[in-house]
Amino acid sequence: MNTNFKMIKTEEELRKAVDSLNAQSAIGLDTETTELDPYTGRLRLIQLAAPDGVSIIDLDAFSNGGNGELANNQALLPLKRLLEAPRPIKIAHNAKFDAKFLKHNLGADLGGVFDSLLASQLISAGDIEERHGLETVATRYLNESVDKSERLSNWSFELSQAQLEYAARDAAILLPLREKLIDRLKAEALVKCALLEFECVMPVADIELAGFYMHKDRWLEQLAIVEKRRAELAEELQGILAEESLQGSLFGGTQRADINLDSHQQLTQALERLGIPVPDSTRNWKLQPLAAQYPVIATLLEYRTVQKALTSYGQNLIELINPATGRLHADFRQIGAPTGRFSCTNPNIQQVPHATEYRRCFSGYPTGRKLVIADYSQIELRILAEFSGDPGFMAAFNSGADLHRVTAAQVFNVPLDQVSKDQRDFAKRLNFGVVYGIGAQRFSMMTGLSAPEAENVLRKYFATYRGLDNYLREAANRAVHDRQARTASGRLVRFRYDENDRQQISMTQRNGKNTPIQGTSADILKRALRLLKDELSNTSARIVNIIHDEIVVEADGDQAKEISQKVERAMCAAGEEYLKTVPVKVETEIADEWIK
DNA sequence: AGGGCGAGCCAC
DNA sequence: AAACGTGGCTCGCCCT
Repeated sequence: MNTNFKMIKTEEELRKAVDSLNAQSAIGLDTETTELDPYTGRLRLIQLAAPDGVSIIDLDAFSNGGNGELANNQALLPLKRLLEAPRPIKIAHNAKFDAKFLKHNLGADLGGVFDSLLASQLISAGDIEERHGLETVATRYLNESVDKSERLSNWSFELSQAQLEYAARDAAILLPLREKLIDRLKAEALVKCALLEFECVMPVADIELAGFYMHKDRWLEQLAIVEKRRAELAEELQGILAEESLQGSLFGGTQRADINLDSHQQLTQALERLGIPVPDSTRNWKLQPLAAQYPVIATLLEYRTVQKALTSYGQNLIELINPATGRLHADFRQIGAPTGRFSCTNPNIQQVPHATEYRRCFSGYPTGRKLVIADYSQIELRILAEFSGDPGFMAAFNSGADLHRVTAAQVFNVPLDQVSKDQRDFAKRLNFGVVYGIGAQRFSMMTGLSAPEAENVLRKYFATYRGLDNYLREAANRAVHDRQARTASGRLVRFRYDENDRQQISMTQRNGKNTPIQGTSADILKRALRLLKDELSNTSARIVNIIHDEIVVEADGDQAKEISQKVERAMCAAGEEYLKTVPVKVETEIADEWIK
């Protein structure tokens, strides 16, 4: 590894450096910034590593102060072209971070990405114990230690020699690291999946830069209503549940010792004092059956709903609105789950309650901007149909019939047009349940059927869909035997279990059924993001949220119709790359607010 | 004080 | 015979 570096501070130096870098097949890329947020922080250094040394570009030398000037500085054009080109490949650890700053500051869309973080995650194959910081990954694959002590130092002013050496080393190490990671990706047959992930980096950076507009005042109004209701419910509950203190007050009455309504311990004790038979847990679905008999339980359940709304989706979200943009810029983890699904934090805008009171706070902005809301119709069940080749499932999808209705007709042995709402509802739960490897016990609890009835329905279900039964059995067995599973893109998930532990074995069986389905759904979404990037370039559209099988795009009102067609086209095309025998269906809507 | 963990509940 | 998968967030509780 060559950590020799030269500082680039003039147009001439930059041109020469870029000329030389352009001759490389791959270069290490790292940036140093004054903050973690591109809207409030400044891009200070760009380090580009080649075998003959590291070029450190000091952007303060190319700017007269303001951020906006960088993007217009003609001297940076060769650099911008280098970054955007598919070659040389840019190797970065968590490339999304650098990509956001490069886009915001230079207007450059990072092209030809190799992300050592994502590669490392893929190789770990879903082992959530393994860490993937550059330090850890470099040690794991190169036996080199990287000192990150300068990372959080101040990059705003004159830089020390130690800072520059750190900066150079971080970029230089990426070259040998990539070699090792490529070997491992090839050995594990993960190259195709890696390309899928790498091509997704820039779309995800774009989503985070775009942010999702949340109507602050509307949100606060909603919170005020909920807070008032919470106070009423809490008072009512304390009146019933609080203990009368033994100590009388000064004026003779008794004092009320309120309980903590959010403490399961105290709650259980209080309910027992009232003679209510408390189940083994105070979970909502366990308490639900008691609500009719005991009004206090009904009140408690409403309190919980309201309390949850207030704590999880309350003031905190307002505080996450970016002062520079007025929008929520959530943090998406591209490989958030072992299956390849995204996860999302600060805030998690994948879990905003479905109720319109909340969803209506999310809209296009400014006025005139619309939301295009597009989601895959029953994508996981279509994947299951494709994998299993079950004729019944395939026929339902190919005919365009209502799958749940068809299932109900077959399982309950009634003509299609005589399926009751209850029967269709059962069938729906059944269809979704099998994707997770549901058992009779859980199904009976979910539906209220007796255990024998539930078993009977499941037996009938799998007798109807023999192909499904066979496929799922085999998937479960394979997972236990191979201790791994793969998705359609080849993504690998390893399972660890103790052969003597029945629970762990059945867990592995369920994972074996679910992982290929959930993971392939994630593959398809990621492919769609890549295709969408091309479709949406040179339009007013920006992706503002992704929720596993849904993409939310914001666009100018006069382009919304055209954009929605592009979104649908890209999503279908992505699905069809993986599903060859089952049709892919995408439902799109154009709306002012995030309401379908 | 602050971290870890489980319970509970939101999304898909 | 068969305990439905993946996350994040907040709380209480327990620990150091």
